[in-house]
Amino acid sequence: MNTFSEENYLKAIFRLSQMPDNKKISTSAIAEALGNNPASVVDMIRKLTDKQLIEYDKKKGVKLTPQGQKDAIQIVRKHRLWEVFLLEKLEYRWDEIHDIAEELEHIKYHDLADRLEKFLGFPEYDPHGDPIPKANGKMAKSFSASLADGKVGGSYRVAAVRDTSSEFLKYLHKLQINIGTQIKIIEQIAFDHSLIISIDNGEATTVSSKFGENILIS
Amino acid sequence: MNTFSEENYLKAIFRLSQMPDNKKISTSAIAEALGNNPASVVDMIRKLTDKQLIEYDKKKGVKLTPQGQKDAIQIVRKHRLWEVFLLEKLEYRWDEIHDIAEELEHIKYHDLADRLEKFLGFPEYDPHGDPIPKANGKMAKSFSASLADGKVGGSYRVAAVRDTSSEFLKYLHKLQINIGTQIKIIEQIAFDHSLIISIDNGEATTVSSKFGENILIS
DNA sequence: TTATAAAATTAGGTTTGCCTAATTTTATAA
DNA sequence: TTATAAAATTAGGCAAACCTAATTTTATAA
Repeated sequence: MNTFSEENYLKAIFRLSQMPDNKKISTSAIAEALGNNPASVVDMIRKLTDKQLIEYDKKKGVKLTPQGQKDAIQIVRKHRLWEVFLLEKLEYRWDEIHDIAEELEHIKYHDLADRLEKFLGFPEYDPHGDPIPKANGKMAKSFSASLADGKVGGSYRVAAVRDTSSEFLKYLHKLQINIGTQIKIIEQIAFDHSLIISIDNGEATTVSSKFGENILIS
Repeated sequence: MNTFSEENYLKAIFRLSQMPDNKKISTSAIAEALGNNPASVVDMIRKLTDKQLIEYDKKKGVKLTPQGQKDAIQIVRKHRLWEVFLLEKLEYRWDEIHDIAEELEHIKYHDLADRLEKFLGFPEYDPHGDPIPKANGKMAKSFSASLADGKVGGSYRVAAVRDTSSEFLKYLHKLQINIGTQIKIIEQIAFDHSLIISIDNGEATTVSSKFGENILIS
């Protein structure tokens, strides 16, 4: 059984491994993701290596072993299921659920995820558009194309968000963007790749390139 | 904000303070309740005293301060609400819910207990018959009379259980005793205070005095 | 190639929450 | 009252998971 902290590391490593850019997962990348000091990450890399949950190679960085991957996916599964619960049953807002789920995901009990999944009606995606892993670890592919990859003139459906911070979600709320919202790219500014978009055929709005990179489309 | 461990101490002290026997809450009683070493309890008594959550007097033992009481009740509230959730929504068995709720009770987020309470339809009692504290900290009185206090020939309704261990609950399950079950005391054995009872007018069964002390009646 | 910057690691330290063993205090019974 | 048992406390230690500061390794750019 893994500790709370080990689980957070596994989850962070898993998240980084799912990134489309496929960069090497370095000590500093993990430190950054968790808001910890790189020296602490070195400690934990040693620990998780001893537990055979990850493999570490100075050149290639960190990689989850099959068991590490399995453990990580179970945490992600619980996280996403709890998010559905919090939004649908307890009626929390989009921007509130992530932090609560960060705590709930660590609750360990035989069957808990399975029963929760059943109670929620076997949802496929969480409220941020991320696929929910099944009990056997299988999950639908994550959306990977971002609005920043879209073409000028193209119209896209918001399928998921990459950033789940409450700052970003509050901003989306302000712009009235949700999963399923249709966004048309009117223009891209050459200077800084800002996007001029129309939300659900509304009037033109300008958003940054960083914004565009965090909206995933289908 | 209190740590996981501090919360467990507060809860244990609260539970001991609710005991009908009104014994002094000693270092060793707390150690026993938590399965910790008395030396560890001494450490924590110091810490909680510094935080002004308890008062400690060698002679009188430990007592919760108003703030400590408030904090403890909020944990108990969450524990009992989650137990209702686990039983009613996730369909866990009576004897399984306590352990899961021990973890869930520590989840902290603004409003969480209130939303859960609303979602569950404002239950008054948890599945073990213990009253669920309201948001303001008020709660119905716990049942305190036990079957062991009953009279021979008397018939009583099971209102709550004192012991919530899975061993006890599994035993109750085997005897088909639930909240609401009617129990008649047929005879009390003078030697060791064992009870001969009839469950829902079924055939006579013998139970120990310890058993009788853990069934609360109304 | 070499200077510099960035990343990784080591060394040593802190806090939390436990522990054991030894000692002191308090209660109980002969 | 005094011996003994029980309870409480102190002293010292340990593991987990962090940290800072210093150092070493690796990458990057002039």
